[in-house]
Amino acid sequence: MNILIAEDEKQIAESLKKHFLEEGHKALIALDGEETLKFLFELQFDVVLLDWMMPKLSGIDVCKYINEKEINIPIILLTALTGIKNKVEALNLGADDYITKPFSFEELMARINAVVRRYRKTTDILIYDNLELNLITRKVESFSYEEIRLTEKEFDLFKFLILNKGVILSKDELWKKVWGRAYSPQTNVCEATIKNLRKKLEDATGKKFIKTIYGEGYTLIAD
Amino acid sequence: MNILIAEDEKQIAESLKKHFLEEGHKALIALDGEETLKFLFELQFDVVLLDWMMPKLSGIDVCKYINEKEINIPIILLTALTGIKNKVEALNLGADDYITKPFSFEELMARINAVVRRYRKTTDILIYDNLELNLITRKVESFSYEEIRLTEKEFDLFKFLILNKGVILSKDELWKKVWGRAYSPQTNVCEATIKNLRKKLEDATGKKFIKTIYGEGYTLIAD
DNA sequence: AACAATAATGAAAAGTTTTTCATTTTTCTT
DNA sequence: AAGAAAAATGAAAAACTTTTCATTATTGTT
Repeated sequence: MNILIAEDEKQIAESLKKHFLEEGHKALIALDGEETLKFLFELQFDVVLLDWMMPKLSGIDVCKYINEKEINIPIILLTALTGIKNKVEALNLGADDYITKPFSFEELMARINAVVRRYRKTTDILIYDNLELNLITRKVESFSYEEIRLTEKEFDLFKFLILNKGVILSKDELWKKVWGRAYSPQTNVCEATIKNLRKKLEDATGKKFIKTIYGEGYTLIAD
Repeated sequence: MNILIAEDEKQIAESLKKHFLEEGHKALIALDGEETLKFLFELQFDVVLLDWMMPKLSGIDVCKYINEKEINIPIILLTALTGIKNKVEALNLGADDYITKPFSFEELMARINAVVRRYRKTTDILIYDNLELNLITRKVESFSYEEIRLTEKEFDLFKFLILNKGVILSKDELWKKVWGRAYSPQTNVCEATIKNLRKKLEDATGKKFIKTIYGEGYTLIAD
């Protein structure tokens, strides 16, 4: 996971970063609101941790800005303040979650996971192995950020396979779902598309995901 | 808003329901986990408030079940327990938010709003005039259920126009968003695509939605 | 091991979409 | 009202996707 830490207290920021790195994530520190926006525009993150109090632009300002500009990223507000009035305000401003300082790293990590998982779920991102299918843009990225260019039919096919990973799908079913009409066995398109999809996936990942079950159909190996 | 209150303590449940009704929402009470699932299957809600401790099936069980069965509804867990271990567990189970008893109605309402807003924001249907764009299947239907067949570029263009309806968009911006590369004014594709989109939309609806602002760009009339 | 059925493949054909081009039409300025 | 700039258009060219076809490879059965 790629985490942006927007926090002006260097000590806290560095400590968080260290923890994240230890857990195998990437993390970048922004020391004020303006820097935060700059990074958000230029780079890609899975989540941003926003300190409530920051120089130049406050966390709240950044939060507003992110929502107005439709930057697509889940936000967790870090706040030293307590009391309902501010919690209410935070959620209403469009933050996805907030956490009150001091907090344990364990709780923060759980919230990050929850928020990211929910975000992916509701922003229509399907994850399979280290591939990410964006169901809206219909683009496929590997976690190393290379894009895999799938055609429409390949995308639909892959999506259906992922939604049913581990399940054997007959050509009949694939046909119905991907091509949307009754299957006529005199055609070969399904096999041909499988072939092309296989090639692209293997070229990109080096792995063989799609198994043939002789006489029955195909299945995507469950990861 | 239509709220399902899954809470076995009648007093709390009734009090919440009263508050919701006062604020102009609808609310239904489920007194145990099984009833909750039954209601979720049969009726439509915007959010479910799940008590952690409930007879028959606990809130956690219901939560798991909702996620496994891919029922599409945001969940707020109500919990009397405190301490990190349980918060962590709750979020990891796929709840969208949780709140610790006792809580103020104001905070609960704020959380409901936040959670529901997010869910709707990421919904996959765009409505414009009497047209419905499904961002997943990328099909456009008019409310009279005729499909309008748009090509990829036309769809992307229309979507972007809708997301910015009423706003004048320069060719530069359209180009960047729809074609995803730097604009070179020696091309004409943008105008050509606008033309084709206009034709399809007018054929289907009889209306002219896209206005030209001479020297500036295009705009979709705000409905 | 031989066969029949099923699946995989490369390459070509058919079908669509995207882009370009030349020309016409519209809009703004003077 | 005339001229220049901007936009619209139809049709053709280019690019890409989808499908078919003929052939080869693989699998399961006898």
